[in-house]
Amino acid sequence: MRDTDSPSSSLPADDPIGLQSFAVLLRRMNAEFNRIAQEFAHTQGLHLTDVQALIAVLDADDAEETGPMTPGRLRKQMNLTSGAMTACLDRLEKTGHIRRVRAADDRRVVHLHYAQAAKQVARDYFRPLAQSTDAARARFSDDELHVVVRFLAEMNRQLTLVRR
Amino acid sequence: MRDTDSPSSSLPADDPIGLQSFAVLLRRMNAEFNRIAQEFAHTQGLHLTDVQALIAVLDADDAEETGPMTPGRLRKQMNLTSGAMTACLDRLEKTGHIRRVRAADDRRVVHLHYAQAAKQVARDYFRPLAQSTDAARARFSDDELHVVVRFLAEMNRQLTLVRR
DNA sequence: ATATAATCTCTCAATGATTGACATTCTTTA
DNA sequence: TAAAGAATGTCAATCATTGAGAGATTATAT
Repeated sequence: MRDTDSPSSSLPADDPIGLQSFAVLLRRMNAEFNRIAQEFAHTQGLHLTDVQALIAVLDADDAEETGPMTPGRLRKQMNLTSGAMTACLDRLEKTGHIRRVRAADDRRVVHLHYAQAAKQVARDYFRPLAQSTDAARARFSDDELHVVVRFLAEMNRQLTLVRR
Repeated sequence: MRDTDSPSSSLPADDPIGLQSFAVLLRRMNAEFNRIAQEFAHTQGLHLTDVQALIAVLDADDAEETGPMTPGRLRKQMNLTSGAMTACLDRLEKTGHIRRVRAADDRRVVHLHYAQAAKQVARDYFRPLAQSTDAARARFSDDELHVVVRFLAEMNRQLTLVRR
């Protein structure tokens, strides 16, 4: 039935912790997140791009270090051209998810803020994720959860170093 | 400077483990993964969709339980229409990443296999991720890593339940 | 057997997001 | 004050995606 491909025996013999497991588990989780984001975008009549941009605006608004998001910063962060960025922000603004505010100190730049509508939107979007997270959390002790948080933080630190 | 939005103080006072941390950390990791995938797709002259499809084909080819991927299954998994799926597979086949093989037992279905070129492609794609994972792993004991694996597996289990 | 329904993949015109070069507005530097 | 630089926006062309349907194959019922 299955034509014999080169037998890519994916699991080496000595793999107590699951060397492969990490990549597989992380990739699968990533795919699930993307699926949920995709579905949410669809129900809201938005695109995945729009939702990702919206989240970035939200996160930047929360993180005081960076200041509010700007089209230029978002453009670089999302690897979009200026035309696409403008169109994306137009959609988000037209649907009332974000506001564009000219900066007072440098009138070239535009500050992006999430509107009230976006708050509910984000809540809805993250509800299933939050529920899943809670359900998963419930099965671990505090000490174990501390380990997981440490690991996630460390992963993120490492991943941001992979900017070529 | 920052016009005072409703002060969404994101961190409740009592948050020993980081109730928020989980969502933030997971979202950020997701964004990093997507960025790497996006960049890789760009260097290969592919689209993010194509890369995601390629990975799905690869994973299915490894996981003997399900059998090789088919356009229909991939279509559902990726929430694409048939037209988009065909176009995506056309691109992947034309660039030599996958092969389409008519199934012998049911000649309506097509089996998708990754070509040799895709192997190298996948290796390149996952190299930085693997390196990051290894670097992160190195800072944890075996017991701790077991906890993380358990958590990731549990998260995936919970997330797949969020199929509405 | 034979027709009918169901399944799987693909085609194609229409839609619409993205690209890439350029324009516009504003700031900084010489 | 002029010129260079920076941030955002405009617009025609490009190309992925949609959505309805066709074609080919298998399953079901009469």
